[in-house]
Amino acid sequence: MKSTATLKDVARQAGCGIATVSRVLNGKGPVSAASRQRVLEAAQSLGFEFNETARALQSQRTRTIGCLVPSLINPVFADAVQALQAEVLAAGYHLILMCSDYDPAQEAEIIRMLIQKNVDALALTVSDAATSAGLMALRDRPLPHCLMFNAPAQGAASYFVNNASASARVAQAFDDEGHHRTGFLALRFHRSDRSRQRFEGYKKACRTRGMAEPLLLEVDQDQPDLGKQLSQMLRQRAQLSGIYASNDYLAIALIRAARALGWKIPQDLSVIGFDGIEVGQLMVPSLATIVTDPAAMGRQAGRHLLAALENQQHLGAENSVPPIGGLGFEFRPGESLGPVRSDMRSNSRAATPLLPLHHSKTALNASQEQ
Amino acid sequence: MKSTATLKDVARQAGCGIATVSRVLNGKGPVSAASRQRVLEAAQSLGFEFNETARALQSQRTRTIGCLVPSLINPVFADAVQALQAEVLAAGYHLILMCSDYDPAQEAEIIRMLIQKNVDALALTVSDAATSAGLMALRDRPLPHCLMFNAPAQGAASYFVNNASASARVAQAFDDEGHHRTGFLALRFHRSDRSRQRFEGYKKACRTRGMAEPLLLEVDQDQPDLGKQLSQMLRQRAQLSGIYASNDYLAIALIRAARALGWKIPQDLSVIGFDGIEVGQLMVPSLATIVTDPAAMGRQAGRHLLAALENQQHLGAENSVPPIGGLGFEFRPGESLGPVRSDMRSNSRAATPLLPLHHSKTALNASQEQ
DNA sequence: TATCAAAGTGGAAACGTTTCCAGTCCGGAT
DNA sequence: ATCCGGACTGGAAACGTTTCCACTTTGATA
Repeated sequence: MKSTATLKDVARQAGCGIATVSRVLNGKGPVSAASRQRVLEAAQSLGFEFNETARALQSQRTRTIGCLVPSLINPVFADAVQALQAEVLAAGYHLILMCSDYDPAQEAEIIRMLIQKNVDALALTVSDAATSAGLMALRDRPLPHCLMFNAPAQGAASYFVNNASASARVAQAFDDEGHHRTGFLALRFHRSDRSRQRFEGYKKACRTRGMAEPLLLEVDQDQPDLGKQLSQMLRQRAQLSGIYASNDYLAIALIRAARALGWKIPQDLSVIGFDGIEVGQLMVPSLATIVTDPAAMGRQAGRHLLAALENQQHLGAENSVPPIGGLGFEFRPGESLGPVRSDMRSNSRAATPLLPLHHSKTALNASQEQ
Repeated sequence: MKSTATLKDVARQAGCGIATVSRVLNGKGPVSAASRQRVLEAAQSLGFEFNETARALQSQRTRTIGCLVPSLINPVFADAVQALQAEVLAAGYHLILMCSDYDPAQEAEIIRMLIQKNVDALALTVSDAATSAGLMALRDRPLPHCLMFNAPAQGAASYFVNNASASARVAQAFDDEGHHRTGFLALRFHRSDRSRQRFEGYKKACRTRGMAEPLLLEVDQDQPDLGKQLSQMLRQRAQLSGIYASNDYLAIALIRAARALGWKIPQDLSVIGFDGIEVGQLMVPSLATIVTDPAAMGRQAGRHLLAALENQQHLGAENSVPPIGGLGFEFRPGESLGPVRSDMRSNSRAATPLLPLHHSKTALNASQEQ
């Protein structure tokens, strides 16, 4: 395990003290040219490499950043993690990666472990930022951290997309095509504050626009019979002309289920997704969706943490990067969204007691907000 | 940064030596009930937590495993990493994650960094296992490591799918439907030994079956104009009745490009992918593909490393988990593969000077091999 | 020639653990 | 009463660095 030479070994071989060796190899402090030469040769011949563990113990900095996401199976998180990793690596930091499986209990435990491991900073996506116990434990600690995907909470900065604004944009898109009776399809509704925020934002936007209250459609997280669940759900909810899915995978599964019932997309049902994953553009029909930039979230979270570490190093505990109000997003039109069928339009109006009296068509384009 | 109490602090508060505190908190060594009580109370009141860095320096074990994959954007690697992480976490190990971006130079540098960080073991996917410099550096070191996705090489065990067998199965599938003039579509051909092995295996199987030599179709890795590249390529290669794509994403993009030209799938072109990603089943037409189990690779790599660590601990350097010959895979039929059109059949025969004299239809079902 | 600053050097303390070892205390057996 | 072995204890030495500090050397200045 420890076949590597130590400073002491190099010092012995070079015929000097370990302090000198350290100075040479770190390039700091005064050393004579002769010493430098001998040390470098000795280090070379012994194949010396620093022991980062010892360095970390001495310097109190592990050059390691903890990263917690719910899962890597959702490409949104994978993209963010990859960008984060690349960003911090450039500054010499490594990433310790953990997945919580959307479980708040594991979340807290994992954060504890990462602290114990002496990470220099943390980038997190938690189930529910407002109530996260792990995040709370972090609040009083002088440990730089920030959130990804979650809306900012508990004093932590965050790199996220404003789910309410994005959902308002979805409502507009449906409204523009005449869809007023719509549903919101969610997979892990109670384990993801993002999903809940999307629904809340969507509900509010529908209300503002005078659309019917959207129906919340929850499915279990079992993969195998997802198609069956969706088919059954669709049969029961045939009066909906549009469905907003809480992510693109769900949207794609929904489209397939609808087609399996013989429905035509978008004639019989319009679908809008969320995330903007690549395959959405490749499939037929292409998927209308909200395009976000998860890599940007990871990258910016990385920059934030590096800046905080830098400041902590040189200045006081001053935090130079201000928390921001949400990253940009874009509505990407697609073949899965079309105009409402005339018979459904009248149907829905008739069946909508919730319709407010005036249709305030405020044309707010959410993507322009930031 | 170091607001946490140390053993010394606890010892002072409990009125005993640090050795006793260590014994209590580690649950090993003889301690009186009275001491234990006092120590536990002191630790509790001070909110003591172990400093894992110091522990690592002392014990020469970081309880950390290095993980290197080309990218997380390909869900295949994301799945494997997630499974690996879950597996090793259960044994108290953490994962340091790095991405090489398919770059052999970065690969070697990253492996060096991970070694320097004193990881206890390594799980790697390299560009080319046979020639990887990083892997070579590992060979003489007593550092447990194994490969994922790569075929075993340089004495390292590997968890992978036999690309040649899988490709033979693809050849069979095409052959069964009468496709004899086919192509192999690759994105990062020279940076991925998997891709090359798939092509070689496919070429060989085609030869064995008396099909025409498959055409190698390479596209650049630029995302934006991938569609254009594919369209152009398809127009030039209209004589091909089937294309085997080196991964599912490429297959999906290819299908879209073909449709954009007005081609019908599978009537005008049959497509088979590789990996078996989820969306392949959800889209229309569903994608015929080789289904692999990347999570299993990650999981088994994790078990392998844990076993090696266990053995290294208790016994000698004996390695209890034998390298295996490849994980199982499965051919999943899909709507993207159909019978060859009769005119293309004759066309292709006529245009195929490479056809060997006898058609040896050895019906080897690759998926049954393991 | 005497004095001094600067440059170079290495010993030693620290970082927070684990663990060896040499002690102290006890009760029970001689 | 004496001895002995076991249970318990805490001092101290590692682990491999960084860094402070006090000590040489040197060359230049007065």
